[in-house]
Amino acid sequence: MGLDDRKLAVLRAIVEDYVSTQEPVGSKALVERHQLGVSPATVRNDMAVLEEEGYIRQPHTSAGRVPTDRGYRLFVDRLSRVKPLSPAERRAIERFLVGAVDLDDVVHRTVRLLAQLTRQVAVVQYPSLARSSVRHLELVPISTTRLMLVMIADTGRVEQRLVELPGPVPADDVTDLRRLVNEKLAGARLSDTPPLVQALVEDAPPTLRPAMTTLSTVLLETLVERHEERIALAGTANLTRGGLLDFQGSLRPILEALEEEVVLLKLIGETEPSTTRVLIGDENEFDNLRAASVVSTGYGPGATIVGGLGVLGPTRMDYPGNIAMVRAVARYVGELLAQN
Amino acid sequence: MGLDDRKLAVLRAIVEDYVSTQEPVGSKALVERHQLGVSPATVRNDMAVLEEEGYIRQPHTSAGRVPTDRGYRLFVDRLSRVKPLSPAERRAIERFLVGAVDLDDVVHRTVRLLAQLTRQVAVVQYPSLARSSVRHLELVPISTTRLMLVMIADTGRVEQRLVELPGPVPADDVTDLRRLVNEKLAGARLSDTPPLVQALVEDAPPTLRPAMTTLSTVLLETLVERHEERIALAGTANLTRGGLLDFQGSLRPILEALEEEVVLLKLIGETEPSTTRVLIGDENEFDNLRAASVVSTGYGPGATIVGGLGVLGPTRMDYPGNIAMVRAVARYVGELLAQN
DNA sequence: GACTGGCACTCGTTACAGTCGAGTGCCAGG
DNA sequence: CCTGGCACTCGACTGTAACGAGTGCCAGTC
Repeated sequence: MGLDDRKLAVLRAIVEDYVSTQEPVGSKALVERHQLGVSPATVRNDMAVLEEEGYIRQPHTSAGRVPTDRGYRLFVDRLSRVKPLSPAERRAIERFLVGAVDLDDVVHRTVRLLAQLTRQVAVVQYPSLARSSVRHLELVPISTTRLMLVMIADTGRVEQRLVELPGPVPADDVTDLRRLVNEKLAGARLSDTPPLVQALVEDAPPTLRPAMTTLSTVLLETLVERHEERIALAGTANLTRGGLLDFQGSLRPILEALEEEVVLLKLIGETEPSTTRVLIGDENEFDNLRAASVVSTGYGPGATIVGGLGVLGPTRMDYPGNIAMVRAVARYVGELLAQN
Repeated sequence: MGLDDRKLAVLRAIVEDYVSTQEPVGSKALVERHQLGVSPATVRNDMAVLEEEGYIRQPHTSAGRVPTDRGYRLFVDRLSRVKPLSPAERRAIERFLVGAVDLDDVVHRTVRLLAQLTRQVAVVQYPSLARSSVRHLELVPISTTRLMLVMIADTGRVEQRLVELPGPVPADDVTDLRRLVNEKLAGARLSDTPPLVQALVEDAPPTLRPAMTTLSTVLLETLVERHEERIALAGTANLTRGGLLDFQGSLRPILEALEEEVVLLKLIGETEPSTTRVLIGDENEFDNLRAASVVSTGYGPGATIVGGLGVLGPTRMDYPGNIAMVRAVARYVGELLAQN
């Protein structure tokens, strides 16, 4: 039951028209707007087949056709041509990202840029701690029994934790602690630290032993085990474009999902392959996001990937355009990170 | 043209009923649900006066009355009774806030708590840098010509900036720089630093002069001048409650406004008086938020105020309840901060 | 003088019937 | 295998009518 070339062309035309007009597309309008070289009747026959195969469907009997999730999937996999960015878009990306003063700034600019370019909701994951290395650990005394532990990662992330020491620790000991942890951990990938931290406790001189033990607990528990991921979001107002047609009338489930970091991480953070990932409609695992699609990819300095970014919008979205933009932005951000 | 007690009681009843039912309230329903002791006809006369005075209005001729922004204002100022929190709510607040590991955690928990309690959009400003003091400044060498400047404030905020030095600086000099800036700045309020930083440059030994100059520029420009404010947001999904009746059908302007940090800061960050502030409808300066109200207050350890927090929702909101919750949460957060 | 019951009036909402037309499926013929 | 023609479906739109919640006003009562 193969689909010949013309049927595929019809499907592509339906997707493109529906995405741009937001209205079910009929056979007549189709032959008018595209050079298919056949009559509406023929197109109707093709449509009937496409519908039988589950690529398109009719909202009601007397309406045109609309792509199904499966139809979009086929379109994305086999029918979409890469859409090169316009010079204006390239310029926008460069202009937007120069002059960022720190990691927060980079992430915020990136997420806003992405939202503006794609006119969708944009999501950017901060460089993952698990994929970062320790650049420096700083211990700042707050009181005699309290330290602030500050970790600076090579990706630019800075994390801090309050450490409640079991007893008073003099300033000199803090200096020693600082030296010891840095000697052992500086340069290590965060995911490799557990054994190192273990050794740190065992090798510590007796006087520093208790302090080092609590310190290592904080290190492991808060920074490694529940590896802290952070997320930035922008462009939620774009969800209201297209009236209430997308998302079957209520933004509620979408907005709820967007508030859950765990959900967003699952959507854009799973960056196993370095390629761009497209999740269409109910291909994602969250009921709240059945009516949404996600385009995401990993980014990082050079070839390594330290985090993910992407956009979320209605299944009726401009996939080729969004894929191109997500990729381009990821590449620029990677270059930016490589400079530091 | 005074309003006698009964007319005020009628206004109060209208506000309360409209807030809970979300439907225009008529004279008959009013006397049924409240012990006003008079007939519907009398209430109608009172309503006519209230309408003339601009406190209520009729959506259409054959509908009940709805409070105007002016009506809500009068209600909030003179008619609402304080609504004590339920034990369950108190418990929720305590349970939610214990176990926060750092400032980020405190802020995130707070904003989610507030959103959940009030069922509105919640906004929490991070402790303002301008109102913080420097606890410690750390300089971490990234390369010979690059430093990472990390500032730890007494409010728990940690800010970092990359510093591009004019030339290579040996490790010993970095140690000296670190000592000098900390001697001069530790303990100082951030708003008082400019003259101190100036002195720092002037007093620096010749060899450290160039490095200290760039360092001071970064300090002043990025931390003091454009005093970095941060904001956390939660509960946007609550905007969809009440169908599309609130916000005249489109969430777009609201969502757009919520993405602008500047807007949010104006709304909740202006904490001149330590009292709770209520902005109703177009009392705020943003066109996008004409249909919204904001309840906000300042928070901080002890009597000092270091930031603001609040909720945003439709003008038709439970003012007494929200005011009580915003106050209670602000108090708890203040206590939490005081412990550090 | 303030309140009340009664009554006519307004006007949005709902229900229903009828028309229109975009779009389809099917079929016979090229 | 494609095409033109045709009957059919069904949502969108329109107009009409009945309904009822709510009001304003007025005459009467305490």
